[in-house]
Amino acid sequence: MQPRYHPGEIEGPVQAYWEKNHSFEVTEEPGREKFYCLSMLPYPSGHLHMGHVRNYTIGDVMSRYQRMRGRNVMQPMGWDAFGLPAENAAIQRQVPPAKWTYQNIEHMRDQLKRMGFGYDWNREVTTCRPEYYRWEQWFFTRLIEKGLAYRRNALVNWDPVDQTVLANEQVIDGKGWRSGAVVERREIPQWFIRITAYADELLNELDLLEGWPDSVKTMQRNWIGRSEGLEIDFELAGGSGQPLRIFTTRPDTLYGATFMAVSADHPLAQAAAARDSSISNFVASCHSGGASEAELESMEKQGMPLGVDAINPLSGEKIPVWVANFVLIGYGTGAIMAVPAHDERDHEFAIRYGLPIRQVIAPATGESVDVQAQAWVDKEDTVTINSGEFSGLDYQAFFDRVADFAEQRGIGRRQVNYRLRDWGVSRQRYWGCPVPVIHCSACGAVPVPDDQLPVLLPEDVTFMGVQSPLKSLPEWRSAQCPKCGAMGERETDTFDTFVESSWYYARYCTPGAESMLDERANYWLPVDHYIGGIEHAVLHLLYFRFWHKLMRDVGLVGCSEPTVNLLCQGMVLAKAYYRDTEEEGRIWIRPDEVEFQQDPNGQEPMPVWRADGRAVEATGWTTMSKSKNNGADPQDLIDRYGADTVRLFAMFASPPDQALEWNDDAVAGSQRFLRRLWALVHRHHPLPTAPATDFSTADDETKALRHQLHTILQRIQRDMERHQYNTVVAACMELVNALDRFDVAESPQRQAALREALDVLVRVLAPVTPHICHALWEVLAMDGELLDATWPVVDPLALKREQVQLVVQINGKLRAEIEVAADAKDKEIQVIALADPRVSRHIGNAAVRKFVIVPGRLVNIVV
RNA sequence: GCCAGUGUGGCGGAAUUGGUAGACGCGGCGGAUUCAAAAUCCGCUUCUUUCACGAGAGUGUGGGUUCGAGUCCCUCCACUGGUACCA
Repeated sequence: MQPRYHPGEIEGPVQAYWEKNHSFEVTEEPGREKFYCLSMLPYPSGHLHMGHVRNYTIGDVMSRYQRMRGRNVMQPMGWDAFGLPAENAAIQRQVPPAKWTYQNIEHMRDQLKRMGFGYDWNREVTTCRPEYYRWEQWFFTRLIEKGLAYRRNALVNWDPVDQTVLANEQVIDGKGWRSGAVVERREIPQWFIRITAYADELLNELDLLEGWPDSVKTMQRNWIGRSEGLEIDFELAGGSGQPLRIFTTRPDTLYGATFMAVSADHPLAQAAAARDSSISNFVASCHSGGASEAELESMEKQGMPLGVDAINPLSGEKIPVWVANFVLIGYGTGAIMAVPAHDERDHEFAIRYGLPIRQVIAPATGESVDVQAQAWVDKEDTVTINSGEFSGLDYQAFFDRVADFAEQRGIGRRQVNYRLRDWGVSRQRYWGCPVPVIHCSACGAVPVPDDQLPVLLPEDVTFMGVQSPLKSLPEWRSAQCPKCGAMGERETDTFDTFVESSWYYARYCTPGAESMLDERANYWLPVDHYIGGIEHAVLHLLYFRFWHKLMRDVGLVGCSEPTVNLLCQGMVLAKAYYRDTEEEGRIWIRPDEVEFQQDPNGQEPMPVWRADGRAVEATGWTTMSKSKNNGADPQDLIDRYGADTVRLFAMFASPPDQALEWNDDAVAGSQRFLRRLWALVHRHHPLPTAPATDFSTADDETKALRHQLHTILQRIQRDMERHQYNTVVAACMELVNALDRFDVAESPQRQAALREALDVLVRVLAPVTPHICHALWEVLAMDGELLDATWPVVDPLALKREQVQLVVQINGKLRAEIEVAADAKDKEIQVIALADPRVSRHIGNAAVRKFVIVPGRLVNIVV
């Protein structure tokens, strides 16, 4: 054995050993308990980043641990290979998206192997390969047949200069990122999948997901946003035209409606715009800017009266109809009733335009509230006022009376609404899975028949500009209508990449299947543990649950939910530095090119660019990204320290579910620990393997060491189960510290205890740092394969103590420590505590009022 | 704007889930080893006060519950993620 730790000489051979022995290739073993450990598949951006390293180390630690616990562990990996960055790379570097993507995959696969992750590569999925996406196309045509996929108009960001649809990310301050032109909100035809048909199931089954974090379940509940309300018609004054239909969750505020507001795209607004140029200017202005919710919700609320009145169906009062920029045609009915007294947004609008604010709800307690100053939005313990014959009711009573009233008269009905909208899956982009549809002038949108699938995406294309190349391939676009045989047009939209990532986990179970899935899926599914970033809490994880239910309803899978347990890791953050320049706009400077100058006035240290010594701006902690030039490259660290050090540090730096603020300096400390571990084993490895030693006659120091070993093991066991790997590593460090100080002398019992401790240490560290542990396992001449070694068990005898330390508090303040027999009675503890001089000094003459004893922990004396 | 989360020494974090705040590591300081350096090893390291023993304060802010609060409740502040076309 080498006296020093050389990761570079260990890790390659250990990885070669795993490869040669097919160590991570698994198959179904019906009699054996399986464990399917899934990490979110990466987008192949070109290089592994710290977020990947963290995510995949967590998964690998979990997988290796479960294997040591005897389970048949499957851990697959693949590539979320379609998406926008490949198109950007194509435009910038004149390289086809396919070529760029496949190169990136090759490089990143090598990086993953270099990290020593135990993946079964026979199951690899690459979503841009036809053998994968053809089944997605097949499945989509089933959804069309079932009426679960359909086409309608929807809002997009339109760049009027580049003549293209922009992603929300590409809209910066309401302008296109390339052209700089003011973006327009435009409606175009798009494909949708009817997720709202599953809204109740998606909502209710959250309650069954005990292995999911509460935060994620809450976010999904709020996202689905089920609300019970009332749809009701407001007639227009003058009796002309359709009544205005609105949806409200607060019918109890109906008497407080002082105006109506409609979307700029509402027929009423369109009609008014046609006869009034100032209204048409306003309507036009409502179409500028991005379509994202954050943008729509945070913009200044503006509106104009349309010169039309509506009639309140309860009070008969005439109230004006306005057009407002915050009402959207795609949500609900595109019209609202506004109750400024009891809705914050309406209140803000009423104040701005001097519209009346009328209180119709009051606290049931009789307290008064000032609705002129601020909207009062409470729904519980309220009573209606100023509401004619409906006054004096609480929320539910009012709701029921008004709903009955409206239903009897046929002017409205009870209605359940969801915030959740149907899933728009169309993208006007090239690098995605083609939507398998042919448009025929006679038959409409016709699904491509199974025997003509897959609709192949041409991979050898050149990007002329920002437009999808599919639009400029006439021979690809023209196709025969499967129904009538006439010439039609292929759909040029491709799928949202969330479609691919909604079912990849199932395909991992059935490599090579000549159908979408086969019966093997039901051995592995559901996933036992899914690990990925918290940023996917709603969208991906909701589509993932939804698609699983769609597959269940086609009979492809047996269970209802795709994963039993979910671990959402926090983001990996770094500081970023930039400078705004005249010529190039904002330039981002790599953190390692920034140094800090002490300000002579004793202010905060100032960041400066080493290249020119001039000041730069610093952001706070932010996600690592290519665009901000602040990603710590794991490759540098792997080259310098080896995979085990990087894995160890990634686990040690913070608990998996918390954000990790990256700091390169601390990595060296993890390497130091592995060097100490190596040196420790080197010092002791000639020790004989001691078979079952009786420690009952051991000396005190040996007993103390074993007590420490087994309490540490107990903590490690607990923390492994709750996935708190940072404290697992800390506990291992504590153990190494203790073993370093322990003198084995010539005592066989001491040697046996140390041997026992080394054995435990190598086993518990194996999931985190598998390479060094593989090597140490051989050095210690242990039996069998470390990968399948059993997880160590706590010896309850070693945990037994005769004496325990208790802390003594007086009025909650720590004053002394006492030692008592482990089984001491409360009375005895009282006597010992009061006898302590530090205790009596603090009590003085005061009378003891109360004695609180927490067994094995503390005594609190209240005086 | 809305939803969710986080806030503890110079830094990353720990705290048996209401019971000794600061485990473990980084950095720093002091020492050993060395011709010297690297590496390694030992000690100290929340703040204030004290020669010392000790005493006091302290977990973003302000309040509350409790014998006892980093942990539970309310208020406010700051930061992070998501916000439906980034993935």
